[in-house]
Amino acid sequence: MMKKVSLQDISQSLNISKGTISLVLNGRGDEKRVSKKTQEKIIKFAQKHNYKANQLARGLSMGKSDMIGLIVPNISDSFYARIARRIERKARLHGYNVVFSSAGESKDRESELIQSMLDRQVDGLIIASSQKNENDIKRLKRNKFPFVLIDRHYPNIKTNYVGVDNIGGISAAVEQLITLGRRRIGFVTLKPGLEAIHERALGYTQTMEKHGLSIEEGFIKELDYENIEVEISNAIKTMVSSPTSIEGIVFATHYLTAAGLRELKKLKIRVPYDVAIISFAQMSAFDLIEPPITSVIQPVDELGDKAVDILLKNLRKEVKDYERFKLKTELVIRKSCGAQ
Amino acid sequence: MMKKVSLQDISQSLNISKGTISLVLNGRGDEKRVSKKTQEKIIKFAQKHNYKANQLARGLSMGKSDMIGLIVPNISDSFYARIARRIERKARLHGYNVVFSSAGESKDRESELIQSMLDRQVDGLIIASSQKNENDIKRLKRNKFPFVLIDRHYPNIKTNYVGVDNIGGISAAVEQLITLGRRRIGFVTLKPGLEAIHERALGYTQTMEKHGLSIEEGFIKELDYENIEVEISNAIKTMVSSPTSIEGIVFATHYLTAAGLRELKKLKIRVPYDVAIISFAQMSAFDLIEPPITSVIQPVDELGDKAVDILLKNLRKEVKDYERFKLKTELVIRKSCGAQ
DNA sequence: TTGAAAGCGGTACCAA
DNA sequence: TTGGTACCGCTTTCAA
Repeated sequence: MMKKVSLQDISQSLNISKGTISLVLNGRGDEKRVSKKTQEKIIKFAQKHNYKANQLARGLSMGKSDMIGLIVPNISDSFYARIARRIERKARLHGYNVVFSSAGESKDRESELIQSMLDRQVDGLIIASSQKNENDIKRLKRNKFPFVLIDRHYPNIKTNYVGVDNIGGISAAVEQLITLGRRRIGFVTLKPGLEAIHERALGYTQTMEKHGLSIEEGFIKELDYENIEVEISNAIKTMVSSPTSIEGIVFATHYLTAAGLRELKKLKIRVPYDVAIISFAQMSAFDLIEPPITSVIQPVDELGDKAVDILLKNLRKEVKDYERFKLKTELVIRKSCGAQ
Repeated sequence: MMKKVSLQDISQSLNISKGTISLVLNGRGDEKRVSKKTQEKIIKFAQKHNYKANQLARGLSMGKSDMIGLIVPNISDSFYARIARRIERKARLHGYNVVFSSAGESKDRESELIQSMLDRQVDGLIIASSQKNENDIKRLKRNKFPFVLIDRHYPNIKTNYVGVDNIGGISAAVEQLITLGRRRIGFVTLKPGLEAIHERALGYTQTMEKHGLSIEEGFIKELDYENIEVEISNAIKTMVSSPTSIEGIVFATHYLTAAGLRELKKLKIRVPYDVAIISFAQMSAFDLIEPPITSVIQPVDELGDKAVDILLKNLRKEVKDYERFKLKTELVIRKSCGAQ
């Protein structure tokens, strides 16, 4: 790479001190009463030689990097990818670049990544945590490091957080099935561990109870995230056959829905005639599936925006406390739930 | 944020010079013949106080940041998201963090982002370019800055590049339709501009010609990327009705497929009975759609890996010239093409 | 075997 | 209005 011009270089060529040049190039020339003509000279020279400040040096000197770190379980999951897109866009508008990493569901990986980003001197973090990493989150908080949790959070640690209304979302799904006459409604979800999953389970049980519907043995299936493809088969099979004989299923995540539907098709179960289904969270082709999938849509853009908003406020030290948001979801009704 | 310990701090507390401490903490203590006991003292102290080097300072001093920049049109597109995932993973294994940005299809945005990353002193770049930004690419090349183009490339500029075999991929798709007896085969694609799109068009025309099939008026539809949802309607309508009366359609991208299929369903065209379809590139739920979509799969993981491999080689200056790869695609046959 | 100092490329403060 | 200098935190070279 061609050697870049530095302040030093300009200083020598022009016989002007680095300090003045720095001021002018940062637009503080007038404010600091640098004469018009030196300003001009500097700016002309800088443009001609295409001077660009070294952000590493700048960061070191100013004690900030203008970078924010984004850690998610998996950037290739459309949910996080869409959030990432939004976060990056908004961050850039405010002069920040974002460095990202996927941590899987591993506490250790997540911990390493956080440390790696701190070493890089990111000014703030946005994290969709594995929720097994209480230590780091507490440490960040204790050190007053600016960060906001998204999607996944630690209910017992008071931190900034932006997520969605899981209970409300699932409730709407269950209600919809009930409205359409289903009473034996099942819930396919993940093994406990994530707060969001816990809340979705609550949404299911509360709504069933509210309508006086009993949750029988076999109505709830908790699968292992690492082993969904295998476990789904048995889960669906037992649900649809007697004595469970489910009439409707709510899936707790989009990928559970996809896996479940694959199995239902394999078993030649007719959706929604035999079993109606609704998905919490969506995939881009859900409207093209036969039948089109009713799903609870999460406000992804809003989530990303809000996270950045909060982080920026923290970076500007405009806050004393923490903020928590549970964004409203929306139920998009399509044929899979038995509507129409 | 709690004040972090610096080399300075350790130096004062221990009465050992920063230099030696730096050596030891970088594992070069033995090599540089630092006595066992000072090494121990340093390491113990560092661990106890949780010393972590400031990577900004380190980068400034060493003239490298251990960061690589990734620029794609849209990180929320599953294709790029999956590549990003892979790139980040592999980069991290080699000690690099990655900062990413979405440039849309805008030359100016892309140009800004490249500059922003260069200012940040990234050690290398991986770019899926808008292909309207010849200037920057040439400049990077002229300056011997390490970078590799992915997916999109400039055929007239000799640079590192990893893409897929577009011609072969589309050919396989067209051949498949021909094998299944379709002769009036159409091609729905984007307006020219991207090399990959050009190649896919070539794949289509060449294969049709090879089999002596004429490409009649209306067989090829070129849509505007910004306006697909609107234009697709007319495109599909005219294709399926006389005189065009298409029997099969190859879509040049996954989102064109999704849009096209939506329209076909709306028109109640039966796929594959009335019209068989094949998609170049895939979406995660393509197997769940009715009918399941035959598609040309791109080797996303391999693409990401290869890009990082090449970049790393360049970062280590192990290369004089440039490398180009066209990775093989795979045709996954499902019902939408009329098979079975 | 260890220390001292220069340098990386900026910013900011104090004098002049 | 401008210059000089210290400093950010690390690496590296040269002496001791």
